[in-house]
Amino acid sequence: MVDTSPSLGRSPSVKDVAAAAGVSLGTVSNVLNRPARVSPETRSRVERAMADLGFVRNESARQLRMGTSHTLAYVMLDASNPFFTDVAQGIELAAEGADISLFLCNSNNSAAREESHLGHLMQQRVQGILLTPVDPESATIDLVAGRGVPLVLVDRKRDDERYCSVAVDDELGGRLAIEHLVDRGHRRVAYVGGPEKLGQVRDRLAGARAAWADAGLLAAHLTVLPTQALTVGEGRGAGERLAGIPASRRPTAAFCANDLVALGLLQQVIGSGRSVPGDVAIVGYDDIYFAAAAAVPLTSVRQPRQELGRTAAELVFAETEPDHLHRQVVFQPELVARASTTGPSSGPSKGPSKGPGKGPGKG
Amino acid sequence: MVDTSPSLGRSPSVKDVAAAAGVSLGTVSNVLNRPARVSPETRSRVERAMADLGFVRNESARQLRMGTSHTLAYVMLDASNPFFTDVAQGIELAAEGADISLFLCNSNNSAAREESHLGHLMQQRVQGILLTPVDPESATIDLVAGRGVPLVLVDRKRDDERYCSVAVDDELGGRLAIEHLVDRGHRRVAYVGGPEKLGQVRDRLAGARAAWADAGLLAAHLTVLPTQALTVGEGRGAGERLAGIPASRRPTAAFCANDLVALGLLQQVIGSGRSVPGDVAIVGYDDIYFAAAAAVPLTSVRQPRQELGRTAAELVFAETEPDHLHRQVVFQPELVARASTTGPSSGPSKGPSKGPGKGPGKG
DNA sequence: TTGTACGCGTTATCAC
DNA sequence: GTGATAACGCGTACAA
Repeated sequence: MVDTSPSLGRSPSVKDVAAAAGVSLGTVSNVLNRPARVSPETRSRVERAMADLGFVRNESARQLRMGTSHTLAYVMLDASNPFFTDVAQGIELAAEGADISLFLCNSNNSAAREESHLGHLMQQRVQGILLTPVDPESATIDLVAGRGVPLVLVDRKRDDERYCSVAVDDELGGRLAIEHLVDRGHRRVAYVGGPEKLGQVRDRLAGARAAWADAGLLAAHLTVLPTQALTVGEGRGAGERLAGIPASRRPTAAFCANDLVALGLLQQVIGSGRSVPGDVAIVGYDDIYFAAAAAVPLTSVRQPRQELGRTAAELVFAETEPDHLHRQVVFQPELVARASTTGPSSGPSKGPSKGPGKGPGKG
Repeated sequence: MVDTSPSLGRSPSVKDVAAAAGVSLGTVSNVLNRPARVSPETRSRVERAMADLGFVRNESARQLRMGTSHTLAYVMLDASNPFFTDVAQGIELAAEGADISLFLCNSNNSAAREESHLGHLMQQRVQGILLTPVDPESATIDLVAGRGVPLVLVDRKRDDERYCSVAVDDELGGRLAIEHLVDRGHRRVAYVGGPEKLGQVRDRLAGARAAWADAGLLAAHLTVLPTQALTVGEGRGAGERLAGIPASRRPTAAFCANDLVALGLLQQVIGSGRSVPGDVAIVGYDDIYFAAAAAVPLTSVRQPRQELGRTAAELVFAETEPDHLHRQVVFQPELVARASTTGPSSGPSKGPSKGPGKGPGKG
């Protein structure tokens, strides 16, 4: 019905084109791959035939012959987290122009799904795989790389140097968040995040603790509110637990391990009639788009998402070069201050204000 | 370095496996495709060889021989809009188990990128394509379908019946939103959205107008605040324009063409010290996850996102059957009432309240 | 149960 | 400038 081409029952091949144009198979191939070698008349006749028949190159045959594929894949941890879609954008930008198309696969936090995707991609002989793994230490990763598929870890790193990776310095991110809160006069802060098995959660906390110690503050005044996952719902729950702490020792600020948690916390605080940052100042992490767009714009530790993706793509291309040394690229995060810490009536309004006399200096 | 297998310079083929196992090529093929036909000892010997060599099936060769591919693709309009990632989830769930893997392509609202992706996918001879097009009337769509590739339009429809599609009744959605607001006593409402060339924007407005008329209200009291796009930023801008309208004829509620716009509007209203729903009640559209998680949880018109995806996948599978009739599936949306319309001090507090005596009835 | 010859669509290499 | 032919890796039919 929508068929504009003469139906052969199958899609037309170079052979069909050759027959229709009255030339040989090799000529058609030349028109496709080395147009300059073909006389203008012949070429246009061939091109005409291709258009008439609705010829489309068969990538499988091409790849089988050439041994190289024109696709790159990014196996992402969670397609519904804006952070990862921004990373994907960055990859796409780098792949564009190289006549390579990017396929996104969503493992959705499932190791099984990740493995299934990786298996399919290996069978496809994709040119390279970018991966934000469910578990950076998983043996599956070794398996894939062991087969010689160019592989780059994105937003994760492993201790060994057998892989290229791009990541962001999470410990520094934790420091930045805490330094900012200390600067704003907060002397009791909660770190909200979990589970601890996530490297990010651990590293950000480590940075936070280091900065806290550097500021000469009591370790016990940096509370940890653990969560089961980095989701909005968990953030809300943490807000309730925070509210349950006696006012005398309740943190005046919260540093959340990511923006989803921060948004949940924000919602709970505002929904229960308290104010941000008046009652609780909030710092998030990732600086996803919705952070700036929240009802109280969120202060957040920004990661260079697009650049992360772009660099990962470059690394994966470099992997194909003969004697390639794996590189671990680490980016620096940056604090973006917004109303959730700097808004009206910011700074701790009650509680044991240890005196603004200390000033914004640190350690 | 990570190479666990004896390196051949290329990835091992069935031929290599056969040699290593001391059997013939056909036997290896049988182990792969008809294991029952091979004696247990031989089979395990072959399997052993495959493991040792790190054999991975070459999907290109397989596809070339068989003519069928094991991949499905969803070309999505905007990967950073949670609505579409949820649709993708639905597709993935349907594809799972069918031993088919789903590749996501992001056209990012660019017709050129969409075309490029479609081109690559056709060359790959994917089993089917699910598409939320930049422009449903684009000729590219005809071209793809004309080549015989199973194609299903997702969240869009065309007037002709040459395609399968899944969509949601946008006119009904518009009605639901307005009926809800009229029920809550609003007699001046703004419709916020644009550009008008988007079918969704038009249809939702049409439904809104119909419901407004059915309620016996003055057409002039349903204002349209046009936007350039359905983004958070545009929503904020609309909020400013709304605030600029003299109080006597300012709408007491806004119906936004999607949740991103609604979130932007919400942010502007709250940020300027007014309250939701006290000063402005807000209804969004899509019911994305962040809608429920907003500082003032958003009333929204929910679309069955996952089901949309699931059904689209089923339709694309059905396309391969011999004499297939194209189906246009239309889902019903549903209003989810939350605090942005039902919260404390909801309902119009000022303005020409035409009397609550009219009650919540309509037309 | 196992081994062999052939074809799939494309590209590269050679002869014309 | 153009035509013929071998190869890529795998699946299948058929022969042993």
